[in-house]
Amino acid sequence: MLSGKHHHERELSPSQEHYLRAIWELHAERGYARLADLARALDVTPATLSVGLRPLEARKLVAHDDQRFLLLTPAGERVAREVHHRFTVLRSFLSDVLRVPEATAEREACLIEHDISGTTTERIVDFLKLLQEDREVGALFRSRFDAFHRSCGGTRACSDCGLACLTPPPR
Amino acid sequence: MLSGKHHHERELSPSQEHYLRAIWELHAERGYARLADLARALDVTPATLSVGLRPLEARKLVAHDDQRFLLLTPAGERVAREVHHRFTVLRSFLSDVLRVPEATAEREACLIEHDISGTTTERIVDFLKLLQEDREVGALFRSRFDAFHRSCGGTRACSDCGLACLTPPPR
DNA sequence: TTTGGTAGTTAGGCTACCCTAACGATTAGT
DNA sequence: ACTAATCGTTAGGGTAGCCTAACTACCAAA
Repeated sequence: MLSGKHHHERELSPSQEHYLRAIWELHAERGYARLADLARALDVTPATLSVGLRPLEARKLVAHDDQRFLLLTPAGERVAREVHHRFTVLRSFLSDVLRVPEATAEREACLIEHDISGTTTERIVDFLKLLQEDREVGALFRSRFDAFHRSCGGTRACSDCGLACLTPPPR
Repeated sequence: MLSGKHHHERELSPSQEHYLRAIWELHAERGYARLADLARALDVTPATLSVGLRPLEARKLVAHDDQRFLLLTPAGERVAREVHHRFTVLRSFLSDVLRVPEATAEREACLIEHDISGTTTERIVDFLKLLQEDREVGALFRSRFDAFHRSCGGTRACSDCGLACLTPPPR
C-alpha cells in the first residue's frame, strides 16, 4: 500500500506551516516581522507571501497591526511552536546524534518537519532525553557509535553490495 | 536561513522516485508490473501514471516491452533500489527502534524517503547496524528506552510545557 | 520638492501532481 | 461471434507553490 498521493493530512500545507514557524522565529529574534523580512528569511518573493499568507489570515492564525507588522494570533502561535518543536527535535537528532553536518541537518529537518506525526516526534524526544539523562546509555552509545562509524568510514561496504545489506527483496 | 522553497534538489521529483520504487517492488513481488497494477499499488488513477511515467521513459529509466509491461532499465533499477533502501532504512528505524506503530512508520517513511541525503541514510544504517551487531549497546538501549518510555507514558510532560522543554527560543 | 528606495499588492504564468470523463484497443466469457 | 471487462491514452480541470513584471503607497534625504 504505497498511497502514492503526496498529500499531507495536516490542516495546513507544508509551506503554510513553514510560514508560521518563520514568523514566530523572527518575532523571537527581533521582536517583529514584516512581510519583507519574512520573504528574505524564507528566500521567496514578497508576492509569494502576499498571496500565501492569505489563507492563514482567513483562518485567524496570522494578523497584522495598523502598521502592517505581521502578528501571530494565539492559535497561530500554538501551531508555530509545534512546527518549531518538530524542527528542533529533528535537527538535534540529525546533528547531535547522527552527526550529520550542520547544514544538512538544518536542510533536511526543514523538509521532514512537515511529515512526522506527534507520536514520532514524541519518540524522538524520548530518545534524545534518554541519551541526555541516562549517562550510562549516553556515554556508551556515543563512544560505540563513534568507533563504529570510524570503522566503517571511507568506502562503505553498503555502497558496494548494491544497497542490499539491509534490504532483502521487498516483503 | 529557512529557504522556504519546498523544492527537492534531486534529479527526480518525489512522485517519480515513488513510481520507480513501486515498479521495482511489483517486479520483486510478482515478476511483472503493468500500468494498472502500479496504479492500484500507488492508489492513483491510470491516467495519472500514463502521463506521469512519460518523463521517466524520456530519461530512459523506464521502458515497456512489446506487450506494454513496464520495465526498469539498469539505470532505473539503480535509482529504484536507492529509494527502496532509504525507505526500508527509515521504516526500520521508526518501527524497530522508535517503536512507532507499523502503519505510521510505513506512511512517514514514504514521505521522508524523498528528503534525506545519502549521508543521513548511511548514518541511520550505521545506527541500525550498531544496535544489531553490538549486543551490549543493543540490549542496554532497548531496555532503557522501554523503561524510559513507560515512565513517561500517558500524559506527556512535554505536551504540558508548551513544547518548550527542548525548544528554548530559537537560536 | 523632487528623486529614489522600501513595502506590499495584483496580474499573469509556470511546474508538479492529482482528478474525471470519454475513447480506442485488447482480452475473456458465454 | 458478440458482449463485457480491462487496459492504456487523451483532453480538460483543479490545487499548491513558486516566479516576474508592473503597479501603488510611503518615507526620507538632497
